[in-house]
Amino acid sequence: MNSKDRSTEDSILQSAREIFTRKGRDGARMQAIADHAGVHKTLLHYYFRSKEKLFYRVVEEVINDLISQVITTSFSPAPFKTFLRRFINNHIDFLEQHQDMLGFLLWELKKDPQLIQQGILKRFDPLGGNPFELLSGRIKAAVKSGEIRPIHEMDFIINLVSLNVFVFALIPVISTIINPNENQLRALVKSRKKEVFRLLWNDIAPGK
Amino acid sequence: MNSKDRSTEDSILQSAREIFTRKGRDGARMQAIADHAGVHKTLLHYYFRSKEKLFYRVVEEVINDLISQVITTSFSPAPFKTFLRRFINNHIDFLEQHQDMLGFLLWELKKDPQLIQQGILKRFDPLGGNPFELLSGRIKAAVKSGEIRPIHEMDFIINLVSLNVFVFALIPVISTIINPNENQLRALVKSRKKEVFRLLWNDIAPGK
DNA sequence: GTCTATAAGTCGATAGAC
DNA sequence: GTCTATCGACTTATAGAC
Repeated sequence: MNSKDRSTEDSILQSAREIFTRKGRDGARMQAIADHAGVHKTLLHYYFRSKEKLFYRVVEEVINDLISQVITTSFSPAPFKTFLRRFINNHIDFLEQHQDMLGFLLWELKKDPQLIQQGILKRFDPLGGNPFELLSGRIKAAVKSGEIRPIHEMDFIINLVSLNVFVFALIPVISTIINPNENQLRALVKSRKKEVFRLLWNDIAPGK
Repeated sequence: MNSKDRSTEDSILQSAREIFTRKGRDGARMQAIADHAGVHKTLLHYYFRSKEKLFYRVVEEVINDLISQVITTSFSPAPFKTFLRRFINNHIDFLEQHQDMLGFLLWELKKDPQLIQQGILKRFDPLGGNPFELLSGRIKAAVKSGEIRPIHEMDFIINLVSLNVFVFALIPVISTIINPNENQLRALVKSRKKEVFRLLWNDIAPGK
């Protein structure tokens, strides 16, 4: 396998990722992926055999990227307050740069929940647990050390993820209602970082 | 148009709604809708002319239901604290009973933001403004009367909607990670009502 | 590895009988 | 109004030449 192969295969995969996340599993066309990659449609089958297998590869990559993002942030040894601020900033930045990923993944996982096993389960062990357990452990430790008040980890994690993520799902709706320009949208996303941190930290700060 | 027509047309529309919200615009099949309604596929074209027109009708209905829900709750003349608790309870109940609607709508609106005009804009005027403006007005009034501390309405509304809604988008993910049974899921949803209200009210209660 | 040509199947849509 | 039959377009996938 020479460098030409690798780059062709890679550009197909990258194009597949873009088309699939934009159009969805059913709306994506092999022809559109081939056109986007600038290669002949037959090469998609040559490298990935079928649309189904190519789709699974894309899902695997997308989930893996999301998890890596969570993991990387979660391992930070900083105080919980710093960790929380960093976690929120990183996630919102990441989602802003990959706006299509989120809606795509939520939709495809709702249609076929089994799909999550495509990319997620095989990656838990080398990382020392699933992302939920890692975050949960981080929170428990912060409670024990008195950095935050005692809380239910599950509630807190759902609050955190909801507040971080959902604004991106709302953007199409918000855009139609208040019709913001590019700068206003960026400002909105930026202000969300402060607001989410403020709300959550106020809730869990010790000695309240 | 006799009663038979109406019931056939209605049962097609209801089936279309179920199939479209479950499979999406691209994944839905006219044959599947016909089978679900127990009628011949040709009748779908007889009553709705094309898949596109049927899809638009479904989107219109779904958006209309969501807005009615928001409007109905928003017009409650109760104190803001009561209003907020009721709003959260109603919305979470509504979403629990229509789990497919949310993911479907977010996905289709992301693919085609123009779509929102299909069901939403024509319904603003008779209701005295769009849902955002109605909610916003309710919040401003509560600030003015001293029921809550001064807040940015936009931040609060995004927090509220995010916390209410996103747990339903997360359920497929949560289910794969912690594998809950039916009762645990219902308990999770129920506990969200209390948690969301607690978090938000603590944040906006006056005199803090 | 990459292209041409085409198979095989699916799906939306309509004409026409009743 | 409802059904039978069928058309035509589209899409995935593969066989085979180079």
